[in-house]
Amino acid sequence: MARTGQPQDPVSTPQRILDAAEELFAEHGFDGVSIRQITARAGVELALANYHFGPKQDLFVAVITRRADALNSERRRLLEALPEPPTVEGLIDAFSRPFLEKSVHGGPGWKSYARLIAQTANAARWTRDIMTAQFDPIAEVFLAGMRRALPGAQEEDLYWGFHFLVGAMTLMFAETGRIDALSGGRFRAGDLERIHARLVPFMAAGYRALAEVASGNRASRK
Amino acid sequence: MARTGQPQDPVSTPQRILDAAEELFAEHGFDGVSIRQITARAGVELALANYHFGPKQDLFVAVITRRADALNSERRRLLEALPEPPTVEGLIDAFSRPFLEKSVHGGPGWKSYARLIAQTANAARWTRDIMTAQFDPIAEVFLAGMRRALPGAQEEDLYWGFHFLVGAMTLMFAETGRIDALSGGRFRAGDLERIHARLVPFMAAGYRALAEVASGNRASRK
DNA sequence: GTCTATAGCTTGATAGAC
DNA sequence: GTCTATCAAGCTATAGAC
Repeated sequence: MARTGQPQDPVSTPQRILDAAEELFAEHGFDGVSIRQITARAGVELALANYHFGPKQDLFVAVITRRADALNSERRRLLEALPEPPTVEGLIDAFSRPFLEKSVHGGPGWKSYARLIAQTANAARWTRDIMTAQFDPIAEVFLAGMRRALPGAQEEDLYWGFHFLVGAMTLMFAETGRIDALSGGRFRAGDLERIHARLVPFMAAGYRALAEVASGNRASRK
Repeated sequence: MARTGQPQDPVSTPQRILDAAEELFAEHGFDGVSIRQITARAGVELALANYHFGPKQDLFVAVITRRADALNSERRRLLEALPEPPTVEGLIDAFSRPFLEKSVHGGPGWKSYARLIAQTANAARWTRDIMTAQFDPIAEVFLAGMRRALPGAQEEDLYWGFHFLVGAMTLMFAETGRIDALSGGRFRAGDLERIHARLVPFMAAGYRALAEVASGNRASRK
């Protein structure tokens, strides 16, 4: 498209603002960043943030929702491609792999997005409500699949198992570096493929343990 | 002690400030709360926060560290009371039960504290470094126990399993209410005992699955 | 140890020229 | 769509009287 090596409008102003906001919100949280800092990093004037996105809260919502669609449509595609009935491992992989792929190969914006999601999901604020609106529909698809994969499990087990999975995934993709420090640098948060290779069998075994206790309660006490 | 029903200095000013700061930091994050709001909720004058705790950051550190000692000494007590070698379930229970007990029976301050920990652990900020300083020593004790409980496991499995456990615990004790909404109110984040009764077997099975794969790799490929 | 008063700065948002 | 200029409000931190 571009005729010369000189880029003409490489990225639009709204996109520059979104990218800067994503990075800074991820690092400092909603209240830890000013619109001045965002527009300065984006290389645009202060007034343009409000012109394109309205108040600061609306800009935050725009940052969250921008990547949620791409993530969830990929999740839905993988979940619907599973055999019937699906396996526990297949469900967990289909639910977690899109974030893995985006984080590893999607560019630095996806790393910021993962950190932002981790902060927001664990907060007790209006920001968390945006998250549930974005991610609860795909959670229903996951839970419906798990209901068929583990027909002996109690409903309650399916939900709390999902909660454990989400908590682990959230912390994992946030790449906080806690294990780096704890292990003296032997294991690194950036090795997402290595962690994911353990996440799937770990969570699958956990889910199965809950389902087996439920089934076992009907057959034997011990 | 008090001679009449009228309480004299029911709680000291520093404690009132800590309680108010804990509740507001948990709800809005470090940058989402002003010292004015904190002192107003505590019912003391603005200047007293700085007098007793210094700058805002030092007040935040004081809030985090106040309950960490009680929590970790109880964890250490339970971990050291385990049989030798410990069981996987025993380790996970000893590590998670103190937070459960405090959150259920310790008063509302512990609920705020859990939400604050969840926010802080998932952040990528200076606040997170305070957390690791407070909680990494007890994590070493947990990991050393798991090393004896699962002698066949790889070192890397022990660390990432711990990471999954911490992520799930963090989200669980934060009581964000996500499952309440997702389940249409059938299951509630406040039922911490019910969730904990599932956390222990779930995480134990996950840990064992990682260890069995590691042992199996030496004996057979499949 | 508590209170009043305030200095010095940053904030989100917008009005109005271009 | 972009830029300059600015407003009213809120912020942390502290000085100094009591």
